[in-house]
Amino acid sequence: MTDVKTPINPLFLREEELRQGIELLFFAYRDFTAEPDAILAEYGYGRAHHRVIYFVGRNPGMTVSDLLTILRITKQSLSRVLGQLVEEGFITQRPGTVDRRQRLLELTEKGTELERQLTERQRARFAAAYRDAGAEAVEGFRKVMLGLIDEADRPRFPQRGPGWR
Amino acid sequence: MTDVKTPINPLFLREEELRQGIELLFFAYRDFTAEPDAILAEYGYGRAHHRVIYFVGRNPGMTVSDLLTILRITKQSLSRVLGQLVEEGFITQRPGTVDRRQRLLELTEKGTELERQLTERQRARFAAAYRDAGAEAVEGFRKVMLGLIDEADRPRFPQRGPGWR
DNA sequence: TCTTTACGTCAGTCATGTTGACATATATCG
DNA sequence: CGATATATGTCAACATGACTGACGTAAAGA
Repeated sequence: MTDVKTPINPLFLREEELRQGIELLFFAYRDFTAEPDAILAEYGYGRAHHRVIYFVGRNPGMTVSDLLTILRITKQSLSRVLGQLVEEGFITQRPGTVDRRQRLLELTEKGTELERQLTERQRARFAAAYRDAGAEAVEGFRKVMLGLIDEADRPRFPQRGPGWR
Repeated sequence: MTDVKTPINPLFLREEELRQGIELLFFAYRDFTAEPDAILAEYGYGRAHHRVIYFVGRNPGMTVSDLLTILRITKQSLSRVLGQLVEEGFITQRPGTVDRRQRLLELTEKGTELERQLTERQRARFAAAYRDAGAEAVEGFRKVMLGLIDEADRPRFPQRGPGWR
């Protein structure tokens, strides 16, 4: 059977390929978030808290505005989540030196520890997927994912120059 | 500067690569869902409705159990969403022929139309990303994404044999 | 017949998003 | 300096979509 040349409708193939992409994204995101969600639940937190902790950990000293731009939620939504994290000692705020209206955000030691615990599982998932797929596949993954992201946010992922790999 | 051999810490590179993966997934999912969300809001629906409509459209005649397994939510959560879609004429239920306890789900014509409208934007996004990235990158994307998905669900994405491409 | 399965429903709770209005401190511009 | 804009926060009300727990019905299967 494997040798039989089946008549192929290229439009059907394309449709199938696109739908598989949609589903890959759905399933990957579903499974990618499940493990941290379980940990967060122990703290009485949710996915929103993880996002805040993640991005503050990644960009120490970032402003509230920066965070709002990344998360694309309202300041009221962020406020509740961020307020809890500050109150419970995971994040600190300090006024900006150049613009004192700003509150620069940073993880505390406790926050760093939680961030590590949460993101560890996700890093492990990526590490396994990257390892199994190989370097070339990772480059392709990166290209396609960048193409899915709104153009405005692509510069967040700088080109890897000759120093890379 | 480009020729300068900078001392590279491979552990740092790996960490950076993994974090970029995490962020690519976050941003891609954020942008991938934004457009359909806006359309859904016009109907008073949310993302949960889209997921139901999508998977029923993709697997006509699927059971409620099938859907629960895919979505990984409780039957109570699904019930509300599915109930609305049935009531408002987007989905039909008919008893299974072999097992009459089952309710086999299908899109109505109206449901098919909404599905098309919603998924169209997402297909377009993938089509553009695939086109810009090239066939080889798409294959890499597929490999990495499959590696991110729980093993149990990987068989949902059958290998493309010699008939493909 | 008894048990399990597929599906549904009622009731309550929580996390996370929204809009709208208003407040305060600081920066910036004319 | 005074007016205006910006960064941030807060209160209130509401919607969505998840959850748990309990209970119910019809059909399948041992």
